[in-house]
Order: sequence, then structure tokens, then C-alpha cells
Amino acid sequence: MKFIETPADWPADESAALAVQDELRTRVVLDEPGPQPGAGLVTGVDVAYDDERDVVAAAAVVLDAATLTVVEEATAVGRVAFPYVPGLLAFREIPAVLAALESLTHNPGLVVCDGYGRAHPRRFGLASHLGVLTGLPVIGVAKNPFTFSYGELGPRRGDFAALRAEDGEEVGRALRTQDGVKPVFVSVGHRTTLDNACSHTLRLAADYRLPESTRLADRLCRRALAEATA
DNA sequence: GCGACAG
DNA sequence: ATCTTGTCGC
Repeated sequence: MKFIETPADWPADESAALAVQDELRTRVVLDEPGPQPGAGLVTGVDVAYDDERDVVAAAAVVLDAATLTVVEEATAVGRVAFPYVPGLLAFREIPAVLAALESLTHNPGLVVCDGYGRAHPRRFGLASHLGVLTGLPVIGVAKNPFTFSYGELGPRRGDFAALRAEDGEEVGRALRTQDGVKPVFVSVGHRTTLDNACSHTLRLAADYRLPESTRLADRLCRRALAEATA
């Protein structure tokens, strides 16, 4: 377990955070295919909060992409760095996630996080932000649609519908990972294509609606929070 | 101006 | 995210 250090220059308010997003968004790389689905390592990251006690816990779980076997786990705990503001989630989660990722001994490979990447009001959600700061390929898999809408999609695993911005651009996809179950919302963060992001998501969600990486990271950060709070 | 709104 | 019991279904 590692202690979370919030960067000294972390934005203190919403307008400062917006300025940071505006600057960093230009550094997102979208012309790389990214890791091949099913090969190498995939790392799930997640964060849990106890706002009452101002405590945050993050977890990073490294999986073998082919077998979905756990290769390594890391956690970090500390103080909450930013309030939850829709559109500024990254400022709340990233210091904790970075701390967890930094204590890993393995190269994370593809990082999978909760939330969005390009499917964001300013095209710079958590997955994009994390990607730019680490240089790693990152995708975002969210449980709920944000401000974007999507059309009807088939009922079977693998069926999907585009998540489109006002200008018609496809910023992500609503992807059905299990037959007859509510879809997840996939978008590119950094250094991957949307097609590959969806392929990875489907492979990781072999048995449940959510990717195994997120399920394991979620369990681990909750456990770390409980221990830190106890 | 008001509401909606990833985690 | 988090607060929380029972309950419907395989």
C-alpha cells in the first residue's frame, strides 16, 4: 500500500481544472491501434471514497489478457483531492490512480478505467487524462451514459450502437457485453482505437456485464478503503 | 434561469 | 461514489 501524494500544482477550483483540460487535451494520441486484444497485460483501476472521513483508496489490478489471471495488485490511500463535479471526474480520481499504478512492478499494458475518455463534454474524460499523464494506452468503460445519447442496439452480446456528439462524431459506443443486459459505454482514452477498445472490453467481460479488470479493481479498492477507515 | 450529469 | 432488505430468478 502506498500513500497518495496530490501534486502541488493540482487545480484548486473548477476554472483552474477547466484550463488544465483545455491544455492537456491537445496531447491525446488517437492514431495508434494500441495493444492487441487478448495479448499482453491489461490493468484495471478503480477508486472508492469515504467523503465523511475525507479518505480515498485506489486499486490497480494487472491481468494476463489471454487468461484473465491476476498477475499483480497494488493499492494506495490518501486524502480526497477534488470534489465530484460532472465533467471533472479526473481531478478527483487521478492522484489516487497514479499512486496505485506507480507502485506496480509490471508495465500495466492497456489500462481500463471506470468512466469516459473522448465521450466527454470537452472530449477529455478520465481515460484520456490518465493516458496523457502516464503515456499509457487507456480506454474508458462506463456503467451509465453521460450527456451523450445512443440509438437502439441489438439484444445480444457484441451488439452495439454509436454514442454520438452534437456534430455527429462517434465519440464512443454503447456495447452489450452480455445477452439481454444493459450495455456498457466504451470510449477511447489514449493511444487506442474505438474498435480495439470494444474488442478488449468484450474479451474482459466474458462472464459478467463489466470487465473483469474493473470488477477486481472495484473489490480491491473497497477492501483497501475499509482497512484504511477501520 | 433550470435541470441533467461518468464516479 | 455511497446509503441499504428483501427478493425475483437461474
